[in-house]
Formats: sequence, structure tokens, C-alpha cells
Amino acid sequence: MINKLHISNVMKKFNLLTNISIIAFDLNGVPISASGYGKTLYDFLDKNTIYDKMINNYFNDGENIFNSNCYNNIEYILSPICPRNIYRGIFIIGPISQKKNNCIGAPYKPKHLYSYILKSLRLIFKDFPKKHIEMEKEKEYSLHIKKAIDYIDSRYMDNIGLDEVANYLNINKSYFSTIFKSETGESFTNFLNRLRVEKSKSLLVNKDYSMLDIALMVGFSNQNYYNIIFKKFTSYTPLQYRKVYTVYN
DNA sequence: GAGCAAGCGAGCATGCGACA
DNA sequence: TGTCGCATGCTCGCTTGCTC
Repeated sequence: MINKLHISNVMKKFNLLTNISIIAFDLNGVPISASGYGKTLYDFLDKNTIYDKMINNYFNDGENIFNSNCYNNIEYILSPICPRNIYRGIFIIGPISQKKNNCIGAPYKPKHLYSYILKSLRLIFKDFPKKHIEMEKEKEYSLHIKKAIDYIDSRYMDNIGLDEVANYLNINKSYFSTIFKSETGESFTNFLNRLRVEKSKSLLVNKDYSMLDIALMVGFSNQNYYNIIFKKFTSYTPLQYRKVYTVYN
């Protein structure tokens, strides 16, 4: 099982250090996480070049550097998330270019630096404080918060609020607000919205529902607000997210 | 149909004191 | 230590209206 938090943190650090965008996919082509100037990263990947072709070439020839079909001198590097097991998923690093003034403003990286780029990614991955990750994984919630999360997970599609969950737990709402934030690290509303956004992702990519339908299905009262919240958590509008996924299927 | 910006009001987050 | 009630500032949810 891939630890998404670990991957996400590694990618953020890699992007900070190198200024190169990076995206992670599982082996079904489903995006796990992205870091960098995300919109550009998605825009310049295209169906014929990137995911399927990269995977095939990597399996067949061990080739891990790919040119963009859309733009000259724009390249991507493929790297397995786990070097010993490509079935854990892949990183796609880029766009990068060997021309300083390229058409899309991709970072300039001469080819002889590619191996260093990959090495630095491996080093970050290796050095990232695993203790922190384990602590996150093993974090236990109090009974109140466990019950609250169960309740939210079963009722997120309804118009639930802080009041309702506090009543369900038979505790004061201000007290619930306090302990919820102290244990989960985010406010009740934030948690609920994030859950709704996560649930909506599968509806966006697997079904042909309209944005309004999906917004209503996961508990948002209108499409506009759904757009705002979706973009807040993913950096993409729901439509962009659907397009991205469609590209890889 | 989808995205975006602005404005407004509701209600959330928070701090504090009190109580068991 | 755990819980509750209250007050208050301000964040966020939502609507409206517009463009593409």
C-alpha cells in the first residue's frame, strides 16, 4: 500500500529544491498527488505521449525519458516510486527543457543533470523522516472523534453541521469544535468539505454526471460553491480534474 | 453548462470562567 | 481533567449576476 502522505511530502520537498513539477500515479494511471505548477503540468501532458506510452516503453525498453508530442524540446522523466517494484506506481518529473528560452517556460535542465535529478528525488525519499509518517499512521482518536468521523462519513451527502454532530455525541458544540480541531488538526467544516471533495472525485472520473449533479450528490447545496471548495483542496476545478483523469484512461 | 468575483449574513472558532 | 455555557470577532457558505 502506497503511503500517500509520504509521497506528497517528498514531492513538495523535491519541487521546492529543484523547481521542477512532479506528479505521482498509481499503476492504473490514477493521479495520487502533484506538486509544482500543477495546471501547466497537466496541460502539457497528452494522452499519446505520456502515461500509456511511458509505461510501455519503460517496461519494454527501460526507457525513462520522454518527449512531449505537443511541444518541441519539452521532456519528462519517469521514475518508479519504489525502485524495486514499479507496481507501486510512478513519478513523472517535468516538464523540463534543454533550451533556456522554451515556449512554455519549463525549467532549463541540461541532459547531464537528469541523473542528479533522479538521485535527489531518491535521496529525499530515503531521508524523509519516517518516524513522522509512522506517528501519523498510528494516531488514535478519542471515542468522541471516532464516532464523529463515522457519523460524518455516513452522512456527508446530507446537510449536516457542527450542531448536528455535537447533538449526536451528546456534547456541547463548542467543546466538540475544540476537541475535533485538536485531534484532527482541521476544523469540522474543513474536514467535511475535504471528505465531500474526495467522494466527488470518483463520481467525476467514473460517471458522466454533470457538475451540478455531483455537487448535490456529495452534499453541496450548489455547483458554484462546490467549484470553490474543490479548487481549494485540489488546485483544479472539477472539470479540469475530470479532463485530467480522462486523459489517462 | 461551467467558471468566477463580490457581497452579505449565518454560524463557526476560540477564549474564558465555572463546575464536578 | 473533562465538560459546559457564553460572548465575540471573523471566516466561510451561499447567492447573485455576469461572462465564456
